[in-house]
Amino acid sequence: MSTNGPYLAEIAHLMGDPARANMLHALMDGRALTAKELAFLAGVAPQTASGHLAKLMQGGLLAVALQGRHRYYRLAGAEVAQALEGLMVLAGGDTARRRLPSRVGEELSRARTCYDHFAGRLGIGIHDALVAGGHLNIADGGYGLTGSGAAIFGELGIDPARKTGRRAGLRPCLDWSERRPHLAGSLAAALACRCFEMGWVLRRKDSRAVTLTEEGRAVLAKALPGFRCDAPELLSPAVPAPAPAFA
Amino acid sequence: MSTNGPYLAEIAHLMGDPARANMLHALMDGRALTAKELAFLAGVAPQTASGHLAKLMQGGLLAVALQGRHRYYRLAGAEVAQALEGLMVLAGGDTARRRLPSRVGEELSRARTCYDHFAGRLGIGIHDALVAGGHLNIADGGYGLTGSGAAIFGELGIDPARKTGRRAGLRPCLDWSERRPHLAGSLAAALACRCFEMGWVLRRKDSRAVTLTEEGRAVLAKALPGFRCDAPELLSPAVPAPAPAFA
DNA sequence: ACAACACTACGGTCTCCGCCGTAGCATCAC
DNA sequence: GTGATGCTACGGCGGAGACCGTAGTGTTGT
Repeated sequence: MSTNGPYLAEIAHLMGDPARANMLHALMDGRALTAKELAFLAGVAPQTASGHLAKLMQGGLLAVALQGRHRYYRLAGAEVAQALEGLMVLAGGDTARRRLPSRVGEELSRARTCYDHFAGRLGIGIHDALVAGGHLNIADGGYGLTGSGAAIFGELGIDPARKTGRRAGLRPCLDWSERRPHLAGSLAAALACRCFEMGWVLRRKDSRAVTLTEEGRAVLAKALPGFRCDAPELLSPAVPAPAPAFA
Repeated sequence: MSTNGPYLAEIAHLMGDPARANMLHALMDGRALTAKELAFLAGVAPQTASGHLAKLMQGGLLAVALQGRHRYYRLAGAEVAQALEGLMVLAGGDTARRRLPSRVGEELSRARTCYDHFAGRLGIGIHDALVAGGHLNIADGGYGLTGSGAAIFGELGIDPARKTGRRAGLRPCLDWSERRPHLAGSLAAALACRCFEMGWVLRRKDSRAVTLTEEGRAVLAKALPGFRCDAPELLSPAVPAPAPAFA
């Protein structure tokens, strides 16, 4: 018997209830939601959701921010999101085998957020372009930026030296839909944040799926020479033109 | 509602039972065990274990090899091991916070197998030495070997060009005990296999913990200049020759 | 102060499922 | 053949826990 066989079961048990899994899944985009919203998304009454949230808190999977009469729940950290992604690699494999790709599935595979950074073919495209251009090297505990890589981040308006806390600036994260790595870490989060801020990428309502705008394509193509911005699999059918707003 | 919220819960539910979690945990060293052995390790009767194993099979987490009247169960693939490691990062964090380091925990943190490759401080030491020496670069979907890196693997008796299947030759894998990456992938598996074959590393009975022998230290120190083979945290109290003991 | 709202605490019901008993099927030893 | 062994199938027991109704606490707004 080893140290944490039982603990493994505890954590997995917390994630193994459909209602709780729906809640965690809904929080994987890194946003914080209220107990009522999570109850609705999980399809249970608020009382039931309250109990689930208390259990998830005690298990260390969630963090809460009190704000007036609302309680905003969010994932406790990137490790939680990464553990969930690891499970989704398995769950997604099953899905691919026995399900036809649905429309929402296709949108998620194209571009989505993964906790606080980009995933899907968008995230992989960025990763691959940086790799192909020689802008990344291997640093202590993750990826590092070469001089040219730092220049690219600077051009996009991100300070490449900024690292929040002990977290690695850049590291690979296995993508559950494509089974290839995309970029995670504080710099990847900063890139995503910047893209939302500048309107290069738009959030989708009620989904982790996101949309790359025309402007975003232009900016990324300019900054990242190898980025295959014209690849049809990155073009959204919904927001092609100069963006007619869309909440 | 997205594609695989429910599937996530199915997989997590399978891992969330103590008996099943113990079984999966016991299989994380990549070996195949019989139903009876797994029943003993999980602490349940063979009939109960049989039911659990059937469920894990149906969930795609296990594979089985029939051999005479024995059925050898093993993890279905490296993705399963990686998902379990992801959960152990969370479970291990809790352990570290509320438990004193036990003797078996210390042994596992020092050196162990993770499915088919080395983890713990041994695995991290190998990773860091290769990184520091500039023997790794970033390749499509994982790490690649530079010329000097390929020479090192060749010197150790491993064909660096060999890649089994579509699996990446080398990729980072987050270590649950140290929270830093070690090397996974088919080349990392080949390295571990070679080390066992040549007696550079010894398997521990009834545990994923392993021991670096004196000869292994010498070989790795010669092949990997930056490898901190003298670091006290890698010396085992059991096998070292001069050995001032420690524990 | 009063009502509306977000959330939590407690209690009862009911379903699920982990557990092992016995029994049955295959393989190995002799 | 006979018996022993490894494993699985089925059935009944029992406990854990998911669910919601009711009730209570704290906050916001008028």
